[in-house]
Amino acid sequence: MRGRVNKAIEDLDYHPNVMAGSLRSRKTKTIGLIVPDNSNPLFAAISRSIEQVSSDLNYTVMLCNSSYSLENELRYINVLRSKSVDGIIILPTTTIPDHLNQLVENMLPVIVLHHIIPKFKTGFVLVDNFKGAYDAAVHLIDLGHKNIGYIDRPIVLPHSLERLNGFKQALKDHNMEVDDDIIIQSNGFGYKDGYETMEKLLRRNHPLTALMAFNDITAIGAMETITDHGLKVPDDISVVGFDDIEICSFIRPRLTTIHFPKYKIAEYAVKMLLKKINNPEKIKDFEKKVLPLRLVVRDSTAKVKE
Amino acid sequence: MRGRVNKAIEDLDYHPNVMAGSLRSRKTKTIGLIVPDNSNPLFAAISRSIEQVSSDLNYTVMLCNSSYSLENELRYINVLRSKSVDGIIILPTTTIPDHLNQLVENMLPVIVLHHIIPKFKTGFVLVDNFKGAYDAAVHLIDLGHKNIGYIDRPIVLPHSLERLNGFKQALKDHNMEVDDDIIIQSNGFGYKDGYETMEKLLRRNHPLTALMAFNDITAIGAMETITDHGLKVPDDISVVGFDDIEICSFIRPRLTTIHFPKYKIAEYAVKMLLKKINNPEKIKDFEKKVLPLRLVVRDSTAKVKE
DNA sequence: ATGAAAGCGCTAACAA
DNA sequence: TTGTTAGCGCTTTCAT
Repeated sequence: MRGRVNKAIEDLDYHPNVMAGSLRSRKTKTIGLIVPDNSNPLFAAISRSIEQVSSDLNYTVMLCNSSYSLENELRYINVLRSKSVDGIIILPTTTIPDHLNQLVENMLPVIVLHHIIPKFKTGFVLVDNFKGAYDAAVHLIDLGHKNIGYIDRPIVLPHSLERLNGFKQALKDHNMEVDDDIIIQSNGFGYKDGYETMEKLLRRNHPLTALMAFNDITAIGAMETITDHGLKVPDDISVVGFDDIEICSFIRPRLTTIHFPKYKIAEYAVKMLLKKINNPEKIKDFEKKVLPLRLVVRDSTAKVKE
Repeated sequence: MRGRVNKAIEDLDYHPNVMAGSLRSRKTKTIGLIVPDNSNPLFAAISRSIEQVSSDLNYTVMLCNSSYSLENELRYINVLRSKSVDGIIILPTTTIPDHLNQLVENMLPVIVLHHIIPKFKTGFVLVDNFKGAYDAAVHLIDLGHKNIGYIDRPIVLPHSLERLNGFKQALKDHNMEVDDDIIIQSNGFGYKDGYETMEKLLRRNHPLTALMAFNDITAIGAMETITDHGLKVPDDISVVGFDDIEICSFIRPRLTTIHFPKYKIAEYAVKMLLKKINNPEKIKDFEKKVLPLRLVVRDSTAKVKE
């Protein structure tokens, strides 16, 4: 019998209409992914991994770029909901939890990736930003640096604040003063913004011997500024980035940075989401996975000049 | 009346189930996008643009990474078809046209992006690879280079062959000999592969003064090899890439390359696809758009040393 | 213009 | 195990 049906399927080149089934079963085997900007190398790597893991588990991914705008984020959430995705993984642009909590209330599983949203109630997968930045700062301190600049995220959010706090705590733990005047916010998220922000920082004329940035893109931009000012990395100024995007090992000097586990975070996020999708009673359960980070020392950091 | 309905929509927080509508109307307002690897900066930028343009026109994008495998490509095509996407945009991994033509025969619109598939019958959007490479080579020739190496794509496909041919033609047009021994294929698609391939090329001991690569990633990898061999770019060896990925302006020396119009190609692709979606009688029409490329001279190329 | 009815192609629930 | 039936929530079509 089974055999005869299979034969008929073959003969008629029958392809089931998944949508019709989904309408009935209320499962689409599709998840929504909202990132700020897929052309950012970190997010590109994360998107790729999420798609990979999802596909291995028989899910398809709808990709959305919020362009760092809450308005777009809300629009996309509505689109994804109306297209009946089984769940959403989001790297949000604000700390506003309401619309996300509302989705969860409506029994649509949501996992927040990478970001920290204080009042969001269910699934988080993120990295230990504090510890990562702490380790990076200690690395610089161990190299003898006493004047370490810091370029922060344009719009401060908890995850970048954690990084900044890790940096500050490392200084404090080593009896160093935190000089707020060599902490500066970037103008934006591109390489160019890192470049321009570093110019601004250099104009403040601090005796900087090292720099940390909230991500690699900014650090790389800043490194070019340093070079353009006739200074050398790491001889005059050491630089540490954050995230370990692929290019870090292929620029010179190779960038010392904090390795961010892109595939692993994707894996945890998708699996946490699927757990909620497959166990609706767990949709509202609080769950939080924090992945460790690891300092990767390359060539952009060196002992401070005497 | 209209007003009363709208009020009820508000009051009941009514959200239409798009899927149910799609089942009936046979339109999902969703398109499939298949790229080899979304973490490649060129593809990441293209994906981002395609999503942007699609979203502006009220379409959602399902993202798939074929990982340069035909098998995956076929699997994804089936998934997309079973999920009833309205059309597919694909950067294929082979020149096999059959499965794509079959989709078109089954009235599913397909646009082939960036690649050239000789026997594919309907929509193409690509760039003028021949002219781009030709211009790049002429730039080097004008700078006095007579020994120009070339790193080709790992698996040669028509679009990379066009680039190679443009390079060769430029040499011929300037009465220079094409030495096949300084043309080499990369081992893979990453920075690292460019690095390793350049090492292999240098070991051949040609008096290279310039290098072209089939893309920026490879060129950047090769540039690091040159540096690691104690040589300088562009003083000892000039380097030209292809695609103008964002990082090109933020490495030192800034990479001279051929600018690839990522947003524009996405725009043409999505609009060509939508034209077919909205005019089913045009699904099988042949259409081909070739976008011009433009040389961007930066700091990785200089006059040959005397 | 408005209303009624059919049906898209499945899955789930129930019956035999 | 196998067969039957209802209905998911819309759009389309046809009647009013």
